[in-house]
Amino acid sequence: MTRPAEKTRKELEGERTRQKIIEAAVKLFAEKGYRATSVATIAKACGISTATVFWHFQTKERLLQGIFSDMISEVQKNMGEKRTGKAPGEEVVAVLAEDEFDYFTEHADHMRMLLGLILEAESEGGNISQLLRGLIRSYVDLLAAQLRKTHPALQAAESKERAGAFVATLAGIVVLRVADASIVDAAPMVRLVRKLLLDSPPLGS
Amino acid sequence: MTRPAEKTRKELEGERTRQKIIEAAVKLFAEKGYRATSVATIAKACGISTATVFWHFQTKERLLQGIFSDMISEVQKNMGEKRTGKAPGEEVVAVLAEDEFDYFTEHADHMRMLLGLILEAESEGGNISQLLRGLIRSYVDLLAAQLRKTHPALQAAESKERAGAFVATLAGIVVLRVADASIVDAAPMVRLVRKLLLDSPPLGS
DNA sequence: ATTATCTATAGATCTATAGATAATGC
DNA sequence: ATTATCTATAGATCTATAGATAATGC
Repeated sequence: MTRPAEKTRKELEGERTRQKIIEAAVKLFAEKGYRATSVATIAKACGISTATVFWHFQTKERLLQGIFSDMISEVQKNMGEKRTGKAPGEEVVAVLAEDEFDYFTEHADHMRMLLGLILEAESEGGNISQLLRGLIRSYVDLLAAQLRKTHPALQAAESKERAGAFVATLAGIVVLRVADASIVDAAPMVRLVRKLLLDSPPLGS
Repeated sequence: MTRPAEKTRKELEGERTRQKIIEAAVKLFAEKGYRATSVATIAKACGISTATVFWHFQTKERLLQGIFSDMISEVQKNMGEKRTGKAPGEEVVAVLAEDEFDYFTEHADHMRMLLGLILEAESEGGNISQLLRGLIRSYVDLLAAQLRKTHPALQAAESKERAGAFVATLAGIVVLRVADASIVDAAPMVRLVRKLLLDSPPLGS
């Protein structure tokens, strides 16, 4: 009973629709927030009916989970490309903190949506906020570990503080850009913060 | 027809209720977001009916504006106390960036609510997001000006970048604390970031 | 028969109002 | 008469489902 690999024309049409829904939803969730965006609005943006959205994703929360799945796949694909010549683990940092900061700037919608979800998290199912929690925690830990390699004199506490502060700054830049796009030019600010928070010599306190 | 200054017992009861509503609303808006919090939830938290909340504030958005008014009054009162011996303008920075960072830590609910509103802003009336925009912009500008006084060698662009990055980090710390309270110990991290972003010598780039 | 879509609508909120009621002050 | 509260409910969403319809493949 295993399905044949061939896809019918109807199935391909469905996949295109699914993709269109995800793209419209990311944009709208980022702009207006998850709660403030109705499924009807998403459907209208795609030129389809709300019933079709529910046919593809069953519930609004599963649509959000679908967006997460796609995001994670893309980051992993991205990591595969950057992995060349890097120790395992390091590639995560490479992807998220690289000089040009591609992911950060190219996927501003994703970042903005994630931050919005964090602040709405109490109201949403705990599994989503747990996922976000885990992502942030492991990113901070990886960054702190890498910092200690770069600056062996750095104390454990200070390296964790620096890593946390760097991640906080990235998150904050996204928030400020939303509040006032003209106030923040992201790329040079990220470069500056990398120098000051990550590359400057230990304070030792 | 000017009203007598005396307040009736009923009026005092109303003022207490108004205050209770505002406190419950700040807490709930911060926890669950503005949209995710219904007026019925706020009323229940106060042990009153929804009609009473609407009698005091007419609409949900005016309740939010009432919260803003109270916040601004308190910050201004606070500034009055810190003004002693400071140039005009500097006291704003003094209040928001002082060492112990009282306002930031004592009013975590307010900060969290404001950040949530920024990310929901597109969906809400433009006046609120404009207010937030103005607050952030003037804070960054003041901080940048003060930086240039402290470090005369600092270039204008770098001082604005540093000020923006500092504000972004403060905002980001609030977001991260929401995502994972155990990841960030706010006070020492703010001290570290002050040293690295505000007090370290110019890079000159 | 399978897959994807639609229209119509049920049922659950949520904001806001109407109108009654109670306490206080004149 | 004024101020503050309540119960009940109208009207506007919003999520989700039922059931019909169209296209494709066997």
